[in-house]
Amino acid sequence: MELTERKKKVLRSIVDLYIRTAEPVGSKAIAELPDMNYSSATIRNEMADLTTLGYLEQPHTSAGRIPSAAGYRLYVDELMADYRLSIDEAHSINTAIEEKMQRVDKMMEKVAKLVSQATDLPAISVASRRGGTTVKRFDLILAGSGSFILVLLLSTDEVVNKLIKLPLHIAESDLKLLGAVLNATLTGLAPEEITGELLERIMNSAESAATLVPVIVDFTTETLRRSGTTNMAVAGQARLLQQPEYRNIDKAQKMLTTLDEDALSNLPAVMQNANGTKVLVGPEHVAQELKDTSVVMTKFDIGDGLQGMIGVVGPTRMDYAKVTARLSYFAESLSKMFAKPEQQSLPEGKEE
Amino acid sequence: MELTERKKKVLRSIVDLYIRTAEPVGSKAIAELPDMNYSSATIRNEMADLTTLGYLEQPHTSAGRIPSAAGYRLYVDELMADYRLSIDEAHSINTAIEEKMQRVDKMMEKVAKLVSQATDLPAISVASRRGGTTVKRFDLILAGSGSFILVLLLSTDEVVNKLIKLPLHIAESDLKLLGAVLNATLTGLAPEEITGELLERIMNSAESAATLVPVIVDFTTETLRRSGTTNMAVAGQARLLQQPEYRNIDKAQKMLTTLDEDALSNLPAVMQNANGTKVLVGPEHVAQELKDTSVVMTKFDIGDGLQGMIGVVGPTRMDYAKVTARLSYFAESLSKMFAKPEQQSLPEGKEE
DNA sequence: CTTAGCACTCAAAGGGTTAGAGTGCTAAGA
DNA sequence: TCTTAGCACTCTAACCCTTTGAGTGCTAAG
Repeated sequence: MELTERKKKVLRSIVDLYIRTAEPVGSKAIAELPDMNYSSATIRNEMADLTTLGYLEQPHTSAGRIPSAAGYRLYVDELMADYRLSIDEAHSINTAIEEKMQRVDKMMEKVAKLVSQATDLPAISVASRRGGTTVKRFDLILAGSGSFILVLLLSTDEVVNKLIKLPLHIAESDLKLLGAVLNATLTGLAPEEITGELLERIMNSAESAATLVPVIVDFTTETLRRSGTTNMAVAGQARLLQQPEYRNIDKAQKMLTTLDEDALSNLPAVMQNANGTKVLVGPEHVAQELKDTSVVMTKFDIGDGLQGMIGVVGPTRMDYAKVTARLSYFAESLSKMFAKPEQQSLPEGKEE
Repeated sequence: MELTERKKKVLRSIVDLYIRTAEPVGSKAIAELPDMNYSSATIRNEMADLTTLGYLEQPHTSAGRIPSAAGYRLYVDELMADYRLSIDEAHSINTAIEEKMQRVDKMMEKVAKLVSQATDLPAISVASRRGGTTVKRFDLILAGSGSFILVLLLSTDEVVNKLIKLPLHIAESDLKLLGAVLNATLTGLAPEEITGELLERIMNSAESAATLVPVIVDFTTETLRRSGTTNMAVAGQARLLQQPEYRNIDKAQKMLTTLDEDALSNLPAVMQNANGTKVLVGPEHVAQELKDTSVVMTKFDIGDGLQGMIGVVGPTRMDYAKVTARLSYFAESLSKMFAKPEQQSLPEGKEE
C-alpha cells in the first residue's frame, strides 16, 4: 500500500488536530475540516489504512486515532507546515535576548528561562567546550603583604582569577619572577601535561615558590578541567504540568526528576554532528525515561570555543511547527548576538 | 479553658501521626498509642476541646482531625521532640558538604541540591551581600595590541575581571597611567557615586582614555550592582510531587511555578533579624501562594561579607523535627567549612 | 473524671445503567 | 472504481444509587 497524497493530507490533519486538542481524533472531525472534501466514511477508510501502515494508533475500539511515533516522525520530516513567526513573536524574542548577559553559566540560566517562556515548555540550555582549554598567560598581582591575585587568560579568551591569601610575606620581585617562569613553562599545556616533574623545576625558581606553586597549580588545573565541563541549565519545569499528558502525577514526577538530574546531559552528543534543528520523537530516545516525550533542539554558536545548545522537552504531541520555529529563531538570534562581541562589553551602548 | 498537659500530649500525638500518615487522625488511633492510657472516648473529649481552642480542624463531620496552623505553631514552638541526627545522617551530610565548591553561584546550586537530598523536599539556597560593595583596586593588564584585561579587587575580596577588546591600538604606558588614575579616583566608591563629572576628569588623563573609560566604568558599575544582588538557587522541585498534598496537579503547578519564579526571594528578609532556624507555617506567610505550605529556613555564614540562607519548602504537614534538625546541622557544617578558607583554595590538601 | 455504648453523619468505594462518540462494513450511487 | 450514506456494534466516561465503615457527639453508668 502506498502513501497517497490524500493519505498524507489526512495524516497531517490528524496530527495537527491532535496537537491542538490532546484528544484522539475521529473521522468526523477530520471530514468537517474546511478543505477536506470527503465524507467521514472515506476518511474512515483512509484512517484504517494509515493504522495498518503504522502511522496511527487506536487507544481502544471506539476511540479516535492518535499518531504513532512513526506518524510523528513523518509529520516532522515531511508534512508539518512551516510556522512563520508573527512580528510580535519575533519581537518579543528579540527584546528578551537583547537583555545583556554576563557570565556563561548565568547566561545559560537566562537562555533556558527565555526559551521556556517562548515555548511554554520546560527548556534546557547547554554550553560546552569544543576543544581542550589551556592557559595562554599567567599574571600575578600583589594585593597586600600576604595576598596576591592570580589571573589566568585561557585559550578561550576567558579570564579566570583567584585571590590567594597565605600566611607569609610575599615579595613583589618574587611574584614577577615566578610569573615569568610560569608563563615560560606552563602556557599551552593541557592539565594532564602538568606533571610533578615540571612542578619541581618551577619550585626552585624563586624564594617563596615552594609555597606558592602548589596553590597556583592546583587552581590552574582545576580551572582547566572545569572549563572543559559542560554547563547546563534547566528552566520552566512547572510548565510541564500544564500539558494534559502530565496530569498524571507519577508520570510528571518521573519526568521532572529526569530533568532535575542530568539525564539530559547526553543530549548535546546527539547534536554533535547534526545541524539545524533536530527533533527526537518519544521512542527514538536513548534514555528510557523519555519514552513518551519528545525533545526539540538546536545548536548555536557562543564563540570563544563554546558550543551552545538549546532544547525543549514536551509530550510527543507537542506543537512541533511552532516549537521548531521559535527554537530556530532563538538560536539564530543568539548566534548573531555573540558574533558582535562589543555588545557584551558595553552594556547599554548609548550612554551619554 | 486551659491547655492541660494531657491536651498537649494529645495534640503532639495527633501532629506526629498526621505528619507520618497525611491522613486525618481519629480518636481511636490516638487511644491505641503505646503510652496513651485513656480510652478513645476520653481522647474524643480532649479532641473536641482542642478543636474549639483552635488547634485542630475537622475536614468534615465524620473524619478525624488535622492540625490547624495554630496547632502546627504550638507544635513547632513547644511540643516537637528533638530530632537527633543519627550518625549515618550526620555522616552523609558531612561528606556531601566536603566536596569542594567553587564560585558562589555554583555553590548555591550545589548546596540547594544537597539540602533537597537531605530532606527529600524542594530546597532553596540564597547568598546575599550584607553591605554595599566597592572597588578596592583596579588593574589593567595588556593582553595584545587591541585588548587588555580589567581586574577588579572588590571590597569583599572577590576578584572580577573582563577581557576587553577594542578596535584600536593601546599603549602599555597609557594603561599604566589610566590604572593609576582609576585607583586614585574611583576606589571605595559606591556605583551611584560614580558621576559623569568624575568620568570627564578621568577621560582627560591619558591618550586613549576617552575610548577606554566608558567601557571600564560600565563594567565596574554593573559589577558592583550585581554584586549587591542576591544569588539564589532552587533544587529538587520534583520532590514536591511525592507529597500527597501535591498530588493535585493544579496545586502542584501553582507551587512549582512559585518556586520557579522568584516569589521566594523575599524570604531572606524574614531571616534578617532572626537567628537560628525559623519555621513559617502556612498562613503566616506573606505570599498568598504559600498558604498551605511551610518553609523552614536557617542562616549560615559564608564569609567575605556574604550571608547564606538555606531553606526547605513543603506541605504544612512536614516532619518539622527532622527537617529542622537536618537544616540546622547543615547550616552549622557550612559555616564551619567557610571558616577555614584554605580548604577552598587548596582543593585536595594532601597532595604529594 | 473516665469510659462503654449507641445513634448519627458523611466521604469514599462499589455497582449498574446510560449516553454518545467512534468504528467497520455493506450496499447504493457517481 | 471510487465515494458515501446508513447501520449495527463496541466501549469508555459519566452518572446515579447504594453500601460501607470510620469517626463523631452524647448519654449514662462505673
